[in-house]
Amino acid sequence: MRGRGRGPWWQDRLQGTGARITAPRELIIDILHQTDDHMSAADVYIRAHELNPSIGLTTVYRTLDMLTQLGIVQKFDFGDGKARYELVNNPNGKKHHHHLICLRCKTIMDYSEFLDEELEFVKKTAGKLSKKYNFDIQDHAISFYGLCERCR
Amino acid sequence: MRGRGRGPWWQDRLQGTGARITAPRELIIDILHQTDDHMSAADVYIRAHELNPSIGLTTVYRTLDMLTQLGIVQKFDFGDGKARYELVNNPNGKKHHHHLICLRCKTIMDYSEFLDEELEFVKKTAGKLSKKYNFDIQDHAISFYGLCERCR
DNA sequence: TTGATAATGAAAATCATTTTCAATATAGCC
DNA sequence: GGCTATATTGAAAATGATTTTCATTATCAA
Repeated sequence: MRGRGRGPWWQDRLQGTGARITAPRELIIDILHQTDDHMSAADVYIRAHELNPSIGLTTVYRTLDMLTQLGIVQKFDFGDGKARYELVNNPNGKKHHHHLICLRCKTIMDYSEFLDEELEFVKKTAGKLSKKYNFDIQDHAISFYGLCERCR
Repeated sequence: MRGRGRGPWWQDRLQGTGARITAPRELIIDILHQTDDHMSAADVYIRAHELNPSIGLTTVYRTLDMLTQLGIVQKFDFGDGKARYELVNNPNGKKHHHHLICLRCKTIMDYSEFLDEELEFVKKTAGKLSKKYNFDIQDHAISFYGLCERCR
């Protein structure tokens, strides 16, 4: 462990902002840690509620929001009307990846292969865009849409 | 003009599916044609209503949906809770482009430069993904997130 | 012109997300 | 370990986008 070394890696991040370590927050981060899914707030709530029925949906939304602000979680919109959340790249988290989205069954798959080509392309393009539009580029997302194995 | 040559390019596309050409549909397509904005359904409704107050919001949603199904319009989700619509690449429409999204003011900018590098990268990556995941890739989206000129 | 039926608009219903607010829990301090 | 200021919580209500329902209207092939 790093930082103040008092608890899991993310606790230092929270405390650094004056935020408190609470049971709901621990639970929600745990849940995100234990899945590879692209969970909606409702998904997280259902799982959280199984483990601790006193947790409210409001808290789930608030926590996911806070974690997103802190950069611990990334929020995605795949076009089905609900936001999805994933732990961001970090010592214990998932690595950089993008998505394959099935237009028919709406399944979302991660892929993290071929990132070398991507890096090259992104670096080149981001640099040019940044210069041309005076835009401070901090992140990017690449999604491929089509039909998955079962739907094609 | 092409096809049955009776009216604007898109009318053939509609009629091909048995759909009827109606005043609201003409108006909504016109509105999308006349803007470079990334309009939400409400935006389209407001403009449509100015031009023809008898049009209802429901019809706007239904029409945008239908046009999306037909591939005449593309629907985007930039994460601010409302979907946005754009005419797709076509003889009279905009050309292939991607987006720069400001994390602070939520402004969305199009860019269509540097597509040669993109094409190369996308073709290579889509090919590999398609093979590896047995996924029939039909489209892709690339977005860069950061701070725009005014917000940085 | 007409008739079958696709399309429309208003209102109600749904669904995700946010706000409000009184009750509760945390962390720094003694 | 107890105490207190205040961050956090959960329930319920509010909001905002989108969808559904249904009776009325408009399109277009015959």
